[in-house]
Amino acid sequence: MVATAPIIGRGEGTRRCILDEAALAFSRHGYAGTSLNDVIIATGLTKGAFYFHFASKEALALEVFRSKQQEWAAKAVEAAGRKESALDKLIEMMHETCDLHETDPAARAVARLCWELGEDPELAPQMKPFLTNWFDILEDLLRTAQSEGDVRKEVDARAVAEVCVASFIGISDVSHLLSGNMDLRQRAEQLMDLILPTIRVQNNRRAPAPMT
Amino acid sequence: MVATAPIIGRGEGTRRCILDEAALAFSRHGYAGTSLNDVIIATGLTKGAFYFHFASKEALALEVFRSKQQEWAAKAVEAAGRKESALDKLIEMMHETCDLHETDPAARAVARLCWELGEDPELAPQMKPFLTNWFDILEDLLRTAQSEGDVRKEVDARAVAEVCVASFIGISDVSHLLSGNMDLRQRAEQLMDLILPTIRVQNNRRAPAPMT
DNA sequence: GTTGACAAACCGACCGGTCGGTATGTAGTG
DNA sequence: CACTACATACCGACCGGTCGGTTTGTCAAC
Repeated sequence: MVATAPIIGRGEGTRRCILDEAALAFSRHGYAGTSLNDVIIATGLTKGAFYFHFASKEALALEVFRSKQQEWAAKAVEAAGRKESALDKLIEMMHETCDLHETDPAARAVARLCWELGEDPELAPQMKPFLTNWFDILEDLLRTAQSEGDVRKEVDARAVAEVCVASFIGISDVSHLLSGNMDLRQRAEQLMDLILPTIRVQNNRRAPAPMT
Repeated sequence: MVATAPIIGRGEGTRRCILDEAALAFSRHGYAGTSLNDVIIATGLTKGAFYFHFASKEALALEVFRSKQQEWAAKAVEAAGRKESALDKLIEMMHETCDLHETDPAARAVARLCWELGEDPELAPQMKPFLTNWFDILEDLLRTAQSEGDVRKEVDARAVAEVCVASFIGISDVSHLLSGNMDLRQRAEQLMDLILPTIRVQNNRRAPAPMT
């Protein structure tokens, strides 16, 4: 353990570069709409170099999906750590996800690849966990929030978790088309303003929407 | 106006056939993922026949988008007519949309084409009305529901309308991936169970979710 | 510390095949 | 005969993927 030195090999930087450019391209044009040449030109490399690092276009997409998903989850977990109560953690994770989508244009790649690759019956089993994992995380937070007295006991934690995730995805798509993600945060707030009053315990209930 | 006879020309059937098969293909594989050959083979026609009816792949996609959207809107309006109160109309329209997605596999083509073609700055202006029209319709219904005393006056009708449309789209995507639209109705119900209590007037408020 | 052996990283021409699109031909109908 | 409604044949560009070869870094022997 003296210092085996660079754990990052020489090609690791190149690989990351390909992954980044591919994520951007996939998020912009989708899987079918992205050609390897687009990615290769963007990286300034050549086809030979690409195929040294990845076995196929599909393998590249799967790796982009996996890595971006991990990166996303890590940020969400970190964001959750900034809050104490489970309900606050949930809201903070949503805010962090909004930030991620505004900051990183490639964040959409995860969702796009999920739908597009999910059409292939052989790949679908690898895509579904992207959703179900988020379901599980939110469900856990909601159950904890119930035990902490912030969320009503009668609430079906699983159902709410699934609705929240699905709704956020829809809102993200709409925001992307209409404003280029400029109003994602606002739309997410509006969603929470509609859902939170229903699941919160009675005390500090507030008006659902500020403006007329 | 005596009887110009068959309003449907000879080629109209062929045109419809192409449109139907294209809608199916686009809904399954997206715009970039669908080749004209796929559509042509599915129709049993040839390239010459196709290019007699449509100027390009893009023109085909735009026409599929337009016609499916119209068909969808017509069914929704019809569904709304079956109910008296504005709030019931809104809910009925949502149910009708669920039916449409379960019945017609090509219904998804509208949404997919909207996102994919919307990436093109030149086509985006034609895609956005698909969303904003629905926003307008729901907003009107919500305002009417407010005047009918079913929805609280403080509610921001526009914001709720936009959240509802966006959330439904997300739910539709999730349902498609996880169950092939088998549980779309259930997910839509769960969404409404979360949103309705927040916007409804106080009296007949009910528990948001039935199960534990 | 130079050298030689080897592997990792990268190049770019090239493959068969498919893409969207076009040019031309022709059978049926008013 | 003119025109609609198709079919046939074909085009250049581009697709994902392969391949032989070159460069660059690593390390052991001397």
